[in-house]
Amino acid sequence: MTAFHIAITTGSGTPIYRQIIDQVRLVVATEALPAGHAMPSVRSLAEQLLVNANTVAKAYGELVRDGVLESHHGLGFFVSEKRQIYSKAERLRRLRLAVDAFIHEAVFLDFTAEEIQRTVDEKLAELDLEPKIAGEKS
Amino acid sequence: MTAFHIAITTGSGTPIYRQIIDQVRLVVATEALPAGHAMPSVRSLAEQLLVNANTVAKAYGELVRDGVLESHHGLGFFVSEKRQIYSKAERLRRLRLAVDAFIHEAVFLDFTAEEIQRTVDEKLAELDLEPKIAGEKS
Amino acid sequence: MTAFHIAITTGSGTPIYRQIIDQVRLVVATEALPAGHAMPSVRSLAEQLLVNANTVAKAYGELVRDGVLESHHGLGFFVSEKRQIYSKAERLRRLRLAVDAFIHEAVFLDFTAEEIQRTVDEKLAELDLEPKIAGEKS
Amino acid sequence: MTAFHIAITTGSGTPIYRQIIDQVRLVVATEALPAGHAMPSVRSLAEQLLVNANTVAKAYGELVRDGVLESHHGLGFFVSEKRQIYSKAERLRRLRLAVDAFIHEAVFLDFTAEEIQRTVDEKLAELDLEPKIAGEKS
DNA sequence: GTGGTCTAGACCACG
DNA sequence: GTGGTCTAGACCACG
Repeated sequence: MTAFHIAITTGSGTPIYRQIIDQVRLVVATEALPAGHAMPSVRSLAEQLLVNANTVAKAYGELVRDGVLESHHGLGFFVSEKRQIYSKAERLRRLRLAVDAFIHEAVFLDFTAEEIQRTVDEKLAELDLEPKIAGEKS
Repeated sequence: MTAFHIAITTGSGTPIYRQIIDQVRLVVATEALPAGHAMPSVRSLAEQLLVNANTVAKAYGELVRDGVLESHHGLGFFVSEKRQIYSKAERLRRLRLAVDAFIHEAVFLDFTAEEIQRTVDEKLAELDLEPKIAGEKS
Repeated sequence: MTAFHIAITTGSGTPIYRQIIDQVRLVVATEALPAGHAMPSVRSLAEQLLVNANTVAKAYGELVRDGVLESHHGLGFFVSEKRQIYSKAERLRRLRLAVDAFIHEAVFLDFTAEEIQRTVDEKLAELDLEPKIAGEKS
Repeated sequence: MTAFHIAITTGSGTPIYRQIIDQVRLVVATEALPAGHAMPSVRSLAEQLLVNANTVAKAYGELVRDGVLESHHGLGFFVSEKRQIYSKAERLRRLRLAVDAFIHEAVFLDFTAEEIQRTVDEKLAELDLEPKIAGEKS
């Protein structure tokens, strides 16, 4: 309940509320928090992260709009039933925005196409998104 | 003059000058353009791409500010001798942050590992250009 | 360009930012503002409505997330290409939330089922959502 | 005792006490329950609905605060003689605001007039209850 | 000039 | 206690 390990980096260019959103999504997904699980209150998370409560509220609010959390007035925020709220076209649009931003940054950092592909493959393997089919070599 | 193969897509949402920057960076990163190599002149590249010369100048200018190119008055633009603003470690750190953000968004959008890889490959193919520069006049 | 007639009522229970959202949606739809049409800047609309700029920014931000507007940094907000970003299931979920809230209020006001239905029918006729098929009587 | 037909749906997201309130209001609004008419006792309604007596007490309490019911110590709850907090004009004004908000949201979600009407009808049918109260013991 | 983020703090509603 | 809204004002990035 108390262990909500979110680390905020200031001055990284990534807004604090985005970092909160990303890490809450990740915690909910990887820790497999069940639907209905209580989130830390806005004020308590703000205290823990040493940021303003408005910033946490903004992050939670976007997580609600994305269908990750739901808010119950007077009670707090809770993990919501997993559901995909966007249309296929919208999901593709967002995937393209994300890949554009990523490739942009990678190219800016002077990585080659091969290096970029390898990094993506490694990250995917690390997340074990597609479990290996038994019988495939290593 | 025609040998610098940059593919411009209009109406894709990405500004033309950004497309030029990305593709110059990519070709420089892949060593197809070694340090000290001359770039096509602003006017010739603009003619080739059928865009305004100011657009190319803006792209070159930003590449100069980023340390990728150097401008030599009366001679033109050249691949910078001493570019490499970030240390290897810093580049890797930022690449990992970028790939994390991208993969998390893609997974959040319910795309599979195969779909993610395909999208990356397509984006890279779209940016890619012929790796050799032939007969560039100083 | 200057004529953006949005009326804010304070103390009505409806938050200001929601009133802005609803009225911008309405103006965009009924005035048929074309994609790419410029919106009043955050600061100018805030001045006009005598509200804080943050409140307008919040409203515009949600309109962006709903696909109604898009923001171009340094330039302002613009009407975006009309598109439906939500999945069928999500659209239904939102319709049910909306009908629940509406019926709730109507029942609270002691209107009967017949009165409620009549009001809905009148409003739909007023908007002329489904244009009459030629040959139907009046 | 069993004659007060209220349909409770669990797991619909709407709290039970709210469902009770809405349905009592509806039956009062449709004149099926005239002013001065006795309500089922808290305990009997709780038994009938298979819910906790506190839940019914909470619903009745709110209806008293809203001027719909009156509590007479030792006798029970009765439909209020002089309810009608809002003037006719005020009720209509608020109904119009509510229907506007609802229709705008539904249209924004790309539903047709038929779909909107059907949803309203379904919701009303879901709330509806048998219009007569038979043999209620004081 | 434009939007974007964040803070500090007030005040409200729900319970 | 909980979340929700709003203000005033600072500071940043894009152009």
